Amino acid sequence: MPELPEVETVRRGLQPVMEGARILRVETRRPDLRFPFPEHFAQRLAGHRIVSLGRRAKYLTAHIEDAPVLICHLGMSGSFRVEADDDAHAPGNFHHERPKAAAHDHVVFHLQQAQGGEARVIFNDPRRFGFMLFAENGIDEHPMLSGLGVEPTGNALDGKLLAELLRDRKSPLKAALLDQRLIAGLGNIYVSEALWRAGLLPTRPAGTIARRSSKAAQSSERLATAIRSVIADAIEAGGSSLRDYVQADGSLGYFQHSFSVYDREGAPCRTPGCTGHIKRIAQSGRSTFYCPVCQH
DNA sequence: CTGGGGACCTGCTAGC
DNA sequence: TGCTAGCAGGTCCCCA
Repeated sequence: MPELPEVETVRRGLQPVMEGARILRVETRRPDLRFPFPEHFAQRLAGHRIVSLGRRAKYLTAHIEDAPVLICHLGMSGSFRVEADDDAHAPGNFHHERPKAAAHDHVVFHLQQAQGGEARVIFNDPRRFGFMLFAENGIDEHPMLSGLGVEPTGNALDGKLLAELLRDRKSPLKAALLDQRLIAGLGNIYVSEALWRAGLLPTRPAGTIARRSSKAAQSSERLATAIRSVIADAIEAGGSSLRDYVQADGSLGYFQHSFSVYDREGAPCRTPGCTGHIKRIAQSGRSTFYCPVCQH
């Protein structure tokens, strides 16, 4: 589920509830997610104020007064849900009941909000590929984050940098773009989407768009632009869906996209004038979608 | 160093 | 209807 844009959408959804709030109590409903929770996980958070929420690649970070940075990863199926005490007064809730715990609710943060009032932020993760860890010495020192590559947001990732990153690589473009040490935050969906926008075949050896020819320079420029625009558009789409979702049921992290190639096997290519149909292949055991006609 | 494959988990769907 | 195989948006680890 969550690639960079989804994680960013979750961050923006949690921000108004969590920033400035005091953590009253943390419940862990099992000893582990993908990894065991850190020693004294709940005790080290309880009583402290959340200063800010950040994001690095697909990792959420919570910066907390007098506590280590909390790192959260959503894995494949993780999501957050917000329950505010106002929910007890919502239409239809005549008995002021708290919403029931759902299956796979693994962590509950009980918060005293800056504006007054209490809220709960609940982490749900059926597959338990997600995790929560402390970065004792800051996020850049943490082994899971220290090796991450450039963010595809902002202007740092241009054609020149992308060409440097891909130069001499023999792996397919698909694999290179999934490598978090090069570009941090792309996942299986947005790699297919970006390569389609750039008109580049996922199977093409990555190094071939990084040679010192003007044609290669054009390709790396197009790909850098495609990556940045795909990510920016998805964050934008997440932002607009956020308004609806928070009101609806407090759940964050899932929203409807319209993908151009992902999960569109057999459907007509949407490149103007292109007569191709989307193909699906497996690369390193994972699905890749592309148009065999307009991607080269 | 690079690249590939398996492992970790549960839930949903297509197909018989 | 019920069962099963296959697939799912991530990452680590081991191996060549």
